[in-house]
Amino acid sequence: MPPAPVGWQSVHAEVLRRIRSREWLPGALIPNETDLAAEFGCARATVSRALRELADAGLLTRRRKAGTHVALNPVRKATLQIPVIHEEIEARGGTYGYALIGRETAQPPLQVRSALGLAAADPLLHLRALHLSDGAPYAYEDRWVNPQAVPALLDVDLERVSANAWLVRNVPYTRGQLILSAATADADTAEILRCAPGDALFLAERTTWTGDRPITWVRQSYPPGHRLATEL
Amino acid sequence: MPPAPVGWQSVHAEVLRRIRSREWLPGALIPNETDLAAEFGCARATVSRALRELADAGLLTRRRKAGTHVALNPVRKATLQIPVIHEEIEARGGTYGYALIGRETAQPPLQVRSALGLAAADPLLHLRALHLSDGAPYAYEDRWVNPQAVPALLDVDLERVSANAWLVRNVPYTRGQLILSAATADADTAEILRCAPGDALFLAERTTWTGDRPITWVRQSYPPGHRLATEL
DNA sequence: AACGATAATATGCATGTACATAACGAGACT
DNA sequence: AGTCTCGTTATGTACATGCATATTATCGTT
Repeated sequence: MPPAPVGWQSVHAEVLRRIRSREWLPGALIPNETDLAAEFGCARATVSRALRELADAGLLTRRRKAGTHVALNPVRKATLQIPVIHEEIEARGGTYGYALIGRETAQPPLQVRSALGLAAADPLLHLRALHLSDGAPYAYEDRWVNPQAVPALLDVDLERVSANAWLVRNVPYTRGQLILSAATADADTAEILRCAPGDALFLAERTTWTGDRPITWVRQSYPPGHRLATEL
Repeated sequence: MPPAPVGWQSVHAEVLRRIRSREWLPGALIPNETDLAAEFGCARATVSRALRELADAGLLTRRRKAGTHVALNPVRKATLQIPVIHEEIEARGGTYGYALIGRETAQPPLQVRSALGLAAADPLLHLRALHLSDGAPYAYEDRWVNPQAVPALLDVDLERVSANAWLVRNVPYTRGQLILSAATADADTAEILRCAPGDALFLAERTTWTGDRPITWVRQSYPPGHRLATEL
């Protein structure tokens, strides 16, 4: 019987085990790729692949010539899934609904202007909408769109298609920022979300650009009880 | 002059450009690795590396034999940095402070028991602490530790070292969960964080295991104004 | 002692070849 | 028609080799 095949995944697993078991302490220099390849009986490229994955995950730090070290602070990186709300709701087994609350062209507040990096007070398209799950409010969306970057959006029937869904499908972005925070519900928002004024809302604010052209700023407010979960 | 070298990064960039420019539409099948390698004048492995990165980022979906498709919904993945609070504060230029508020052994509430997957009502070590930035409350930490998994923690002087820092350095975990949410401050928490009762707090709840042994459950509450930001 | 050129070294990347594996699809058989 | 098998095909992985590049260590000169 030939020896069990050594894949990069098995090297990955073994190195991970040594880190977790503290066989290799945080900060320690681990053997170089050539030596590990010899130890595991595989090619250097295989070891390299495994170590690269671990470095990407933040458990190792690698520098040319300096070698590979176990990360001092197991940099905890969590990858959040940021789904389109439509899919988020259906993934939970709910029926998605959508209602446009307001649509106007107006001057954005300072917060939006600065987030988008717009100096002049150009008017933007202001959209307010409600996402529903099984008829119940799921998230309130307050959005400002730069019509110069997305002129086609002006012709879309936003009563039927959410700006969210349309933008995701039709406007690629090259850069984006996400800010998560919490805030209390004001009277308007509380009424829309059918919660009490003063309730704690979970906020997700996204800003997106293509190149250096700002596309949209959006704040989604989730009623009390909403949770954003991820594995570490 | 020799032709410009074709690295996986340049292939990555060009494929990304074709996706963003909608030259390759969402859902479309893109040429196979061999053809792309011929087009770009590089080895198949180089194309493969580039496409793998894009698939990891969620922009492509790849299946053996079926080929590589542009993702229908550009799955937006955000990688959050979950720093140790100590470093988070110092990264902002603040001076870190820490105060232990309470330490006891007690039966955990149902929420903690179920999060940790503990059936029996074994007593856990209950720690409450405050993280400070320049003397001001930064985050309130409510933690339950399974002493069976971490007996050594009982001998640590938790007045001086935060359980957070000690655990990160001394107890590796194999699995963890992070839940972000919002809640209003109750009277106790408000007093500790020096905010008003009813203010919206940003909550981060973490649960960690080694193997199937639960280690700790912790909820960190951040006062109003706290933001968790990430690039997309 | 301070500084600068140079050699040594570990990772990073590209290539060609080979084989493994998953999945689609055509054709055979019931 | 249904379904089962098997060949085809595209991705996934492994390996040996070679060169590139960043960084450190060393040795020399001033």
